[in-house]
Amino acid sequence: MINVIDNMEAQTVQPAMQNGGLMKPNVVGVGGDEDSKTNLIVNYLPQNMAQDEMKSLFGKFGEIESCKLVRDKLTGQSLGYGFVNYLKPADALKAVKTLNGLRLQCKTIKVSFARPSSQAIKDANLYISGIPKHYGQLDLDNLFNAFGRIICSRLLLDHECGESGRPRGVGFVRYDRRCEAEKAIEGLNGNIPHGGKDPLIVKFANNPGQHYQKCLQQMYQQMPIISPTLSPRRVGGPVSAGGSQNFIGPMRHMAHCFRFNPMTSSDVISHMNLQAMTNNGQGWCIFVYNLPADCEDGLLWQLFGPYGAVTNVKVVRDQPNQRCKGYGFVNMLNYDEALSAINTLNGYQLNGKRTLQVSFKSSKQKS
DNA sequence: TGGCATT
Repeated sequence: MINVIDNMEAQTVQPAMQNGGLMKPNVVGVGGDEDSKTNLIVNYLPQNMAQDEMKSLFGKFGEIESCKLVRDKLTGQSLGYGFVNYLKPADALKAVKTLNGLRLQCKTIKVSFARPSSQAIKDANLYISGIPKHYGQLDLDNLFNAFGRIICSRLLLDHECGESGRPRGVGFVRYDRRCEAEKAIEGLNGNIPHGGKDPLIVKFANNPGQHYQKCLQQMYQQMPIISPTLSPRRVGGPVSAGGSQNFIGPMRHMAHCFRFNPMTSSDVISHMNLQAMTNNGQGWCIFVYNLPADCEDGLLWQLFGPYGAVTNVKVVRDQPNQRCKGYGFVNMLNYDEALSAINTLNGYQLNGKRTLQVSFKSSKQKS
C-alpha cells in the first residue's frame, strides 16, 4: 500500500472549497461563462412535494419559463430534485439567495445554478469507506479536493439527525465531472490516508433505487426466451452491466409487451405477468392457496426455503380472529428457483390432507 | 451506500 496522503499535504484548498462551502450554491462565476444564469437545480425536495407546489414556491421571485420535478420513469415517484428556469437572471439569483437552505418538512432544500447538462457531469458521485474515524468533513474534502471540483460531499455520522453523531468512516463526494471522480479513484482507492490504518475504498456510488432496479434486472435476465414476440431479451437485446440507464429501455419495452401485446392473453402471461415480477423488488411473487386456518409464516418459509432464496412470506389473515384466510404469498429472488418450487409444491399434499395450489401471483390475487 | 444532482 502506498501512503499517498503525504504527497497531498502540500495541496491547497481550491476556490470551490472556500468557506467550507460544500452546501453553498455554485453561484455565478463558479463554473465558467457558459453556465446558465436563469436555470436552477433544486435538490433535497420533500418526497411528497408536487411540481405545482414547487412552481408556486419559486414563482414568488419572478416569471418562470419552465419548472420540472424529476420523477422515476417507471414508478412516477419523485426523485427529490428538479429544475426551475426563470426568464430573468436577477430573479433566479434572488431565488437562490432566498430559498437555498430553506427547511421544508424534514428537509433542507438546496438551490443552485444548474450546470449545462452533458454526459461529462453524469455519474460523478463517489462512495468512500475506510475513512479514519477521526477525520472530519474538512479532512475528507481536503483529501479529495486535489482531484477536481467538488460539487458536494458528506461524511456520514452514526446519528445523522443529532449533533453528537460520530463519523462512521464512510462518505460521499460528488465531483463536477466524471473524469475527476475517475482520477480520485485511481489516486486514492486502496491507499492508506495520513493518520489512518486501513486502506480507503473509493468507488462510484450506487444510484438511489438501484437495488430495486438490480432486482428487476436480475429477473429480466433470468426470464426464459419463450417466443420472439414475448421475449424482451430478443427484442430489447442483452442488458449490459453499465447501470440503470441501460436498463430502462428494455424494461419499458417489456412492460409494453405485457400490457399491450395481443399475445398477452396467452397462458404464458398467466405465469409471468407484471404483478408477479415486480412486487417492490422482492423478486417473483408466488400465490399459495389452500393453506390451513392455523397456518403460520414459518410453514411457508419451510416449504419454499429448500428451493432457493426466499425474500418474504405473507399469510393472509381474517381481521377479527387472525385466522389464515386459506392463502398466502411467497417472494423468491430467482426465477428458476421460483419455478422449481411451483412445479414441485403445486399439488403437494400438506399433512396428507390439503392439496396446495401454487402458482405465480396473477393480477387478480390481492396481497 | 445519502438528504434520489442534470430534466
